[in-house]
Amino acid sequence: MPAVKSAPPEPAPRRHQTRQRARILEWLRGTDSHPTALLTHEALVRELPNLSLGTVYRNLEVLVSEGLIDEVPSAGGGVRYDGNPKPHHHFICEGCGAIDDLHLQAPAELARKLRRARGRSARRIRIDFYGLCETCELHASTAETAS
Amino acid sequence: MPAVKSAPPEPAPRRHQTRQRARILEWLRGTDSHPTALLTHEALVRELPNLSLGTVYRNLEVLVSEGLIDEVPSAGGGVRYDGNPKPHHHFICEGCGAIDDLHLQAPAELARKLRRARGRSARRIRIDFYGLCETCELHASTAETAS
DNA sequence: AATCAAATCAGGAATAATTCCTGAAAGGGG
DNA sequence: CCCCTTTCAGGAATTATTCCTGATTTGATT
Repeated sequence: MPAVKSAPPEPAPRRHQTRQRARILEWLRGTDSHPTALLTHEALVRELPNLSLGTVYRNLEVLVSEGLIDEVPSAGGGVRYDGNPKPHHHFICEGCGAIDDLHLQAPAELARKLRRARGRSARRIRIDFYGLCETCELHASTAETAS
Repeated sequence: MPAVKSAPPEPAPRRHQTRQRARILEWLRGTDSHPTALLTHEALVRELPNLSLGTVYRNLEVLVSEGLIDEVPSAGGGVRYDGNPKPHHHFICEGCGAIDDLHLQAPAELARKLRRARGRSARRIRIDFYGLCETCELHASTAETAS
């Protein structure tokens, strides 16, 4: 039997690995949209026919608390989820609401400015760029000339 | 875009000035919290006893579309409102959820980075700093030493 | 493999947040 | 003042999210 296993260095709360949770995480990682809980459920209910919406909500919450996914507050108030927990930023189209990942780094200048203004340091900086995506910009200009 | 400004494209849709809308705007400007629609209603229903929640929602929406106030997507999904429509940024406490205004300017570098990464320009940049406010930082450290 | 306790599940009811609808009342121009 | 439009209150309807319950699954242990 196992020899001396003095101290399990894992204070991580023992969680069961379940099919539902695993698939939710996997699917989130495989999409680059930023779905709501409802969209996540709709996408998975086909292969897990009795996946319940409550289960989706509960597991998204668990995954967020484990730092495996990210919660992104979105315009209009709904919560969306992001399968990529590494810090990154977003371009949000004001026309169609699409959210695009932007893998750029926040300038160190920002942290300095915060410290100067408030004497606080930030554990995380989130930058949202608002504008029109290519498609919506085209629509807007054609609508303009049409009026 | 035509150079001749033949017709005023947006004659600023004539809006009635109503007591309810005026008070909602005035109250929002006078507070530095970032209240939800519900909180706004609760604060004003005392002096306007038959102000309805629906009216608050409708007027907040109107004020946002007029650019007089700002909609702030907040963690947890609720929409909050900000009486200061001038671009500014926020420090959000991860402990208590408080939202503090930060009147600092986004570095021009950010717009350049966006253009380089996506070829898009942003009509607006929103920066959220996440961390612990002074109070919550104290609580956290005392809790830590107590364990 | 059989057993057991804890975690998780599905499903639905309950709650919260927001929008929509209706008829009544108030603003504003003439 | 009169007419037309906008806004109003109130409540019903819709949507988003959380909570509850008893059944099922998981991982560990025999």
